[in-house]
Amino acid sequence: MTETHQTHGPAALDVTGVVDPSSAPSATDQASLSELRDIPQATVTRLATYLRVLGVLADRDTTTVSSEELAAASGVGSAKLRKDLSFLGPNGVRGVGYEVARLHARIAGALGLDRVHNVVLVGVGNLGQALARYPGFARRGFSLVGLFDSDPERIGVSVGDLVVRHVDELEQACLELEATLGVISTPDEAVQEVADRLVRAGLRCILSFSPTLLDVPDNVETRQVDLAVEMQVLSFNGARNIENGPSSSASSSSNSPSSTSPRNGSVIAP
Amino acid sequence: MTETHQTHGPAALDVTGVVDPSSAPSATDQASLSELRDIPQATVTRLATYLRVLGVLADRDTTTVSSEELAAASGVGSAKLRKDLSFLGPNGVRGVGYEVARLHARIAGALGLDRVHNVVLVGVGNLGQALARYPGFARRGFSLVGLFDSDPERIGVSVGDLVVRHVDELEQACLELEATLGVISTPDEAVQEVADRLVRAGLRCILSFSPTLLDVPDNVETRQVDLAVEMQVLSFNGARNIENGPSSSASSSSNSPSSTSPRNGSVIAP
DNA sequence: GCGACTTTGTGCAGGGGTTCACAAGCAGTT
DNA sequence: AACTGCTTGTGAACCCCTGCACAAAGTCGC
Repeated sequence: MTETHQTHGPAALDVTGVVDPSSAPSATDQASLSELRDIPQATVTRLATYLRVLGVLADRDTTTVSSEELAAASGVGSAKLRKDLSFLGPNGVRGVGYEVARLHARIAGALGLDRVHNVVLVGVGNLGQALARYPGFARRGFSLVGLFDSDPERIGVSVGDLVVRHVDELEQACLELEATLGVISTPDEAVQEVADRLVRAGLRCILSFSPTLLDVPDNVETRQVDLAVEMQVLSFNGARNIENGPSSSASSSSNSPSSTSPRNGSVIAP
Repeated sequence: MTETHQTHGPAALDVTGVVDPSSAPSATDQASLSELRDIPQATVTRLATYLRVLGVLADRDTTTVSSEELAAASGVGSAKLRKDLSFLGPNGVRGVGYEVARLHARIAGALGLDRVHNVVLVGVGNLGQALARYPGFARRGFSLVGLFDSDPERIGVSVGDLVVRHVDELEQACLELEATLGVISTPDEAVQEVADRLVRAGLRCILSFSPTLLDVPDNVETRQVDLAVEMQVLSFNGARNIENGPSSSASSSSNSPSSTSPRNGSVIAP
């Protein structure tokens, strides 16, 4: 159902015609710019999770969802979810729940995902190729626009629908492609140099898969994924669980086979 | 007190004679079993980072390191590092610093990494192959012992020095291979079924690269890496940094708060 | 129109984690 | 031997986050 009330939606339906046409900051955009500083870090991470779950719900034409359901599908407590959402202002209707499409748009706007981000990837080895073919990027607001490597054997090779270019073209290409986010999946030795190039090209967000620490200016945000660290923490927590004994642990399992299924039996079950 | 021998290997090649071969509860192992419940979650994650940095330092024959140096190389504050280490008991010498080899062994013991963990990987697609060839696993205490997939075209293919087996053999093979950790890099639809199999095989640690939430018993520890979430959080933090203005950004990245070292101390700079 | 039910949004208490600042302790020097 | 300089380990305040419990606000049935 696409019935549009006179809600303060985007500038799509202009009846007055007097509205400034070009920039026209919509309500969501305006709010995101003014509020994003107040959102706690832990909440931001979970908002991204809620966004994914809401996307799945939207694909199933689910129109509304309660905090209890959404929380269970996201693996968190319902109170925490409501508090997280409260940082974005009122989003739901009491007694009913949240409108899936509206909440999805609200979170996406707050996270700056209402516009697509162009991503360049440097280092097209095993991991880089896997990332380049990963379908989740395009589905979640990111568009891969450039692949780069320094190995002559890889230059010119097609991966997905892109052709690998030499890393010397990186700075120039970032400007042309209007890239806003860089992913580094090179060997450890080359990571810092690639990061320097990305910074020189004006990129302010860098995701690295190398465990080495990046040295970048303060206004550049970095994030690294270290697979070995993940496994080490996992292994330790597993040992702790066993030590603790499986007596009472409030794990985050979404299993709720209660008979209360008026509309939807399983909320998220791909 | 285990004195510092000059052996590089983890254990098992000492000539000291009478050592219980099976469990050999050294001081480190004993301590880890009694203390691991008290270590905060955030500290555990950072301990894994310290361990990696210490490994690099050891490769360079660095014998001692101060908390300031190790903290800078790890991207944290020195006070936080000292508090983290304090959960393992006294580890350093006042006025001098930490002995690299000794601290490395201490952390590895506390994290349960003094013995190698056997890992099975399910889903040998693009990402799975990249993981299978990732050299960081073996270097950091994990041994990949089995690859599995359901695609008939992939069965029998060699990846690295392993041969892909059918996922139907998973439960049996996990027991034979004495696997303790499972990695899932299958498409989203198959993740839950694979997780169920791993649980039936007795695995208690599962690392998933799918964004879907796993439903597992309480005594099974799971951890998931969602690349899109990482990028979304990164993008948001970048926008927040810009909004904040580059004047006074107390970012959560590797920015050293003290004004003494504008550059990286080059302790770790490959 | 009104009462009952459902669900959101939030104030508040409690815990966990971070940071500061300093006492405690060791090495080298006088 | 005592002093100086340096570094670890830690007590304590502070801040962020979490979870509970409940009022506010809407819908449904009559």
